[in-house]
Amino acid sequence: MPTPEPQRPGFVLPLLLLAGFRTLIDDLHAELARQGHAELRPLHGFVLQAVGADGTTASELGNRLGVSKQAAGKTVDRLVALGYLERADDSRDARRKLVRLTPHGLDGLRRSAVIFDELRQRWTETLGAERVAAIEDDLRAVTPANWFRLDIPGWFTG
Amino acid sequence: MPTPEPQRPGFVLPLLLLAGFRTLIDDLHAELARQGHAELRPLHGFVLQAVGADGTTASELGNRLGVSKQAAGKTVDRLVALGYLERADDSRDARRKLVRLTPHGLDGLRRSAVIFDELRQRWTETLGAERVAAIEDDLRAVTPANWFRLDIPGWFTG
DNA sequence: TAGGTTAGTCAACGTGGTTGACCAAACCGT
DNA sequence: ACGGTTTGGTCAACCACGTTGACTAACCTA
Repeated sequence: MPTPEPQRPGFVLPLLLLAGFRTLIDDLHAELARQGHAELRPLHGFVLQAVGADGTTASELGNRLGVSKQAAGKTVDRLVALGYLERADDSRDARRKLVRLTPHGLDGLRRSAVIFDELRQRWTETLGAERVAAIEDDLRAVTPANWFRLDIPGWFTG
Repeated sequence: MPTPEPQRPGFVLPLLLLAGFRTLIDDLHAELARQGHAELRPLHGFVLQAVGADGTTASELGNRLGVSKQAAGKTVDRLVALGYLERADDSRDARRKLVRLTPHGLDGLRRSAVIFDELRQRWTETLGAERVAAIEDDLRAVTPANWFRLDIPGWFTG
């Protein structure tokens, strides 16, 4: 029978998950900065993803990101100022203001996707494809299923 | 030969790492709240860890956390107000002010460690000890070695 | 048409971070 | 022993991101 593994302290697991996440995000934004998107902050990538190619409204964006509509509105303001998003009136509902990606925003979103693929590829070169897939599958198994509705910002600040 | 796995989009990996981390941290603080530490925010746990049983100074704390000494000082202020930390004069260097855990702070730190161990145990019940250890080992392999000097807050806000 | 719901905005505030400026204490080379 | 530099702490102003509460305008429906 195999010698029992010594007990590992529980806090290294969250630290390593955070370290892995941060490494990917930091590498992503370092490369994005090189490709002409230096002003994009980590949060902004998630926002662009949540807006999507079809656009949304500020309230719906708040829902997707799990924050208030006011917070979503302010974030949209900043990304509009940076040239990543634009607002347009909805001809069928004068209350709504559509939030859409500008060409610059779409460019940032597309580059993010490419870079993320490259970074995952780099992980498979050190770990092998099976190990990376195993990490993903295992994490899916221990993570609430509803998590993937992009429930992201604001959690750390509280 | 095995059928080649279809390419997985790169962005699910960071999302799952974040989901795993957040799940652990959220569960930790839900349990901490039940055990009388409802005011502890996610950030505070790292700060208590960084202060440690021996105490430090605000500047050194800033180094450990990777933030400015001013930011560290403000966070210490808040945790002093909450009763988790206390300041004391250094008899050998009148400039320094030692930051120490109060009994309440030490209690929170000890409970965090216990709860983290329980949470890791819960993961091994669904995944098996080998898979959890494999996640840790794999993440160590793709994460900068210097990461473990607790380089944590402020990265998301940027 | 009146009454309720929904989208957006404004204001005030809290938290966590940044830089720059400053003082007092400590250290160090002459 | 003294004078210049380094170090620790604090203050002030500011920024990013979040919250709640209050309010208006537009839409929907009984």
